[in-house]
Amino acid sequence: MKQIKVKKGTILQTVGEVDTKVYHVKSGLLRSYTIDNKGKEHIFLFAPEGWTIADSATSEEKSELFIDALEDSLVIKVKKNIDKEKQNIKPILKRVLVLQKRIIMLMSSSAIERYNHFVKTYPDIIQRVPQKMIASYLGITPEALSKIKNKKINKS
Amino acid sequence: MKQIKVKKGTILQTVGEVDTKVYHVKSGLLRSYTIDNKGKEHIFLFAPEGWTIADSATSEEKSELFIDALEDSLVIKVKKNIDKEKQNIKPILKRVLVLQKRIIMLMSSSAIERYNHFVKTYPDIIQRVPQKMIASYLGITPEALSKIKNKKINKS
DNA sequence: GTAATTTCTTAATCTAGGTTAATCTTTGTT
DNA sequence: AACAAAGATTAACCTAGATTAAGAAATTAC
Repeated sequence: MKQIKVKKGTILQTVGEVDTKVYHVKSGLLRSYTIDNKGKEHIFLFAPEGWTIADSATSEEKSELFIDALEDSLVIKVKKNIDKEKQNIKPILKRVLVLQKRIIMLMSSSAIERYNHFVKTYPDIIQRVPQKMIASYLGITPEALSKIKNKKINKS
Repeated sequence: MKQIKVKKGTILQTVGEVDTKVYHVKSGLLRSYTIDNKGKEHIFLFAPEGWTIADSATSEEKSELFIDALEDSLVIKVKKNIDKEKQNIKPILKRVLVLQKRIIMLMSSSAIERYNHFVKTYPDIIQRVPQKMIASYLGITPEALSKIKNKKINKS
């Protein structure tokens, strides 16, 4: 468990790795993402200050996600601790809840609704990452996001 | 922690409940689902024998999911145990991994791809629930699923 | 400070999947 | 067996968002 400095653009984890770590962000911004078989990138999670980011694979399984730094960051690298040891379950359950909400969102809401929800939930992240990454997180193309934002402006 | 018998159709949990339980399925089949603001039902998870099903809300939060029985079932009702107590983390981590895969699927794959993946991953469930529930799990309409299945047959 | 690269926007066209509605099939009930 | 109710299929039409492409704006690099 050690604190490390990472420069913007540094890749901390790639797909296929085993014995992946958990990263707790002290400052800066990390993200996790996949690249599908069509070569398209899909952002799974943004992790700003105070957040924890990791692939959910157990220590023996291969990771499915890349993790990299979107800003110069200070992160604590934690070894995965699968054993019954007194691990804190609360943050894990919180993560499950976030994923649960995300799935429900993806299944039941339109792109506009998902965008509005994102803006409300993570207002700071909007300022810090390019639009195309927001689009990637929402599961739409940058072009579609551009269209949506325009409609919003004209409506109000 | 007690074993209970539930008849097909029994609702074990509704949206908005607090202090929800965890259900471990000994036999039969449960599911969790939401109803969105347009009145549409979205299946979140199927839980056949050996699976565990629950809302991810902590004991103080309101649940976001309904849980009911799709078949006569035998389930063990477990109290949620948020405290540091020696709770087994492995099944929770496994659930996180399933959710992670589901999100990646929803973002990067077409309905046909998601259907094929579902068939491969849960072949037994296909036989046990109506098509419209598979569609609901996949995030598409029953009509679209019907179309997809037809294309598959004609191709082979 | 200018070139080079990346990002954002706009517009035209295309397509997967949604909607509606009618018909057919299966399952359940008395 | 006969009816009712629930589920599945088909077809015509519609729409949200994808794709392609080209230009404008913003960042980054030298």
